[in-house]
Amino acid sequence: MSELTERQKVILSLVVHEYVRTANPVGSKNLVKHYHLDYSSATVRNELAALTEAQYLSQPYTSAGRVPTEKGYRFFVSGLIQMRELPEETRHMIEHQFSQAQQGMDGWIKLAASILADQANAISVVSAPLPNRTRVKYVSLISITSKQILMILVLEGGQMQQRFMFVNETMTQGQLNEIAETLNRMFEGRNSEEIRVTAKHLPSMGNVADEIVRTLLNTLYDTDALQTGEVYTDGINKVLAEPEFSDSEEARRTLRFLDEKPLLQNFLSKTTREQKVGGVQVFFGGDGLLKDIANCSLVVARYGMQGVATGTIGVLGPMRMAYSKNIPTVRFLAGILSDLVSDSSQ
Amino acid sequence: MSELTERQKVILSLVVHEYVRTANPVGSKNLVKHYHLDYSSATVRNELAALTEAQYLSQPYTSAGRVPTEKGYRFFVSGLIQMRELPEETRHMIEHQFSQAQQGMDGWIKLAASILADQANAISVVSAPLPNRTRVKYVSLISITSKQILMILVLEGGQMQQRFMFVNETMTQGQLNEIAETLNRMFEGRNSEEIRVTAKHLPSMGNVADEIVRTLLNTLYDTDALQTGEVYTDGINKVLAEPEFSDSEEARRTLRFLDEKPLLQNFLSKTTREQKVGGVQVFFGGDGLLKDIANCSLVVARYGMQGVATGTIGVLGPMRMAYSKNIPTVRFLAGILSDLVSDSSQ
DNA sequence: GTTAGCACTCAAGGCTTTAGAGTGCTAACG
DNA sequence: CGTTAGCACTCTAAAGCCTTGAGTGCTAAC
Repeated sequence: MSELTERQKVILSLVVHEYVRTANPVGSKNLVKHYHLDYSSATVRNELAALTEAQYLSQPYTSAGRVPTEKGYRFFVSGLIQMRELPEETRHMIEHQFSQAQQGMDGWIKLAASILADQANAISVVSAPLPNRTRVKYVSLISITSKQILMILVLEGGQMQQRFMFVNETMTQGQLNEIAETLNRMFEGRNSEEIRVTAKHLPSMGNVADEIVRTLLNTLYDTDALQTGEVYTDGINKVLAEPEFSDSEEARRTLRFLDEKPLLQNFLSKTTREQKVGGVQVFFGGDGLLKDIANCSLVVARYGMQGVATGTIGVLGPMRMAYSKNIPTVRFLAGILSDLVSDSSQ
Repeated sequence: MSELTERQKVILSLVVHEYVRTANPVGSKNLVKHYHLDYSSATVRNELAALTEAQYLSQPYTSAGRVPTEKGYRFFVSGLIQMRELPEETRHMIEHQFSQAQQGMDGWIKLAASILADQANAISVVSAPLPNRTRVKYVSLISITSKQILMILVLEGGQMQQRFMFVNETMTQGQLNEIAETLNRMFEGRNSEEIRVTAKHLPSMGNVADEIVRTLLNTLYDTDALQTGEVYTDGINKVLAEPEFSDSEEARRTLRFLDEKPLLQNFLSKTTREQKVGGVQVFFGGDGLLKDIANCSLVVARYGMQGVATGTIGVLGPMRMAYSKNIPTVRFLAGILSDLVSDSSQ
């Protein structure tokens, strides 16, 4: 675990930069020429050998150029990286798009996914903000037919759930309004556990009302169970252009991972540990656990209001990705989404 | 345009079947051996030559096997095809999954997309059912903070829209309830045009109420503009396994098309013309218009209640797809979705 | 510590060869 | 006349071979 010299750090940075740019193993001569280094290729060769020895770089085959290893990327991102902030005009452009977008969390999330995929030229992954514990904000009951009821549940954090119910007694909209009013008085701001307890110690308000409370609770349980909400994805076609996905088998594995929503949700829910970079975290190679994305990195941040409702936004691409651009982009978009969440939920 | 003989039809069917199975150009000897034909390969060769002459088949290169042309597939699907209905148990399994699924159109659509992608081993495309003309079923106003209002709009056909509003005056939930009640009395069952006219001839009910009506109208307009609703997609990774997508450029073009929601919506909205097969339609090669999917077919059906709310469900895959299985599958799922729509909206 | 020089390695791309599947045509057969 | 066996011909895909060139490690001199 010996320290690297300054020069070695510089060279490691250059190798990462060059490899990200060209996707080809980078050699000593090339490096000297391209970056006008003031020492010779032989010197660089010695340093490369040292970096390879220390496992920051590897060679695809004997006597080829060098490629950063996972360890190399980790070191680069955690220390050497120089962020390339988004240009002012790009920021304005993005903010403008949000200001014009159809209102509502759903639309914002899709917009964020689309913008991120575009900026990073990779797959973007955005999960909806979810109340950390699901609390009821408002219940609304709507009579669809005489024996059919639509329950709309507005939860803190702006999320909504709907359920259809079939009941045995005929109910008018007026009667439903009354029930809804009662429920709102009792349940507003409560979570599933509190509601369950309250409801147990309550005299029955009639068959239908009981049925409604039962359905409401079930809906809350469902919501609680889904720890990370809906996950939106964009930019799949972008990443197929990358050489690491020209092998369609490789591409399939990555896309399979994206379709496995539970896996993805579980993975995103871990967004807290791992190294942090100004709120943005980077997972390399599926954290060693998910071999479907062993060659990919995920740059991800949590957005929203801590303790109220949070979601995640990130970009998934080959490990050879432009971290110095993607990290600021994710950070910026997470900030925008956070503002939108707190505007609409406090 | 001379008629084909019976034998030619049989042979065309076999070529399609074999090519769908193997993805390799199929030759005369192979055909005779595999299907135990009681005439010789030379005879088959003559027939193949005739079919090629008539443009039902083509040769990738001189003296290779035959491959069905678009015309060949069209003819096969419109006349020769023998449907392979879903086995009883598969149907039950699917119905069971729907009965257990989280209620609500959203969930059903995703489930249908997932099942279809799985059954067809291709990309499934499902659009949400949309009222042919958007009519209001119910308006609900919810006070989020004292100057912020959430409007929930339930439309006929089960669709929902939500909007946040910022207003200048402080409004209590009680006041909002009153306004909502008035709006429901006036607007229930009306579409945007009718509401616009009604609202114009109305005395003002106060600043906030006017603002709410304006927002409601805008929301309706937005909804009207989106002719085909949200489109869900599943099974992208499945199709990458097909040899026609091993060229990643080809795959990218197809996926690009899927990301172009407007294109896709526009295309799905054409589901009415073209050849019909028991309610299911088949588009070959993007109908000549969309060259991004020139090598793909789309098997698609409209579901829902005619004149009330309809959506589309379909499967997109290489033109070399298992039509005899996919068509019944799409038909079956469209039926299930139709039942669900009519259950929840009549 | 740095650098020039040199022999060596090895993938990538181009070229050639080979094998085999498939064709079209002709002539014979019932 | 439709069907079939036989045969010469075509053309791809796969395998093998060669060449090229970027890149290396090592050594010896600066």
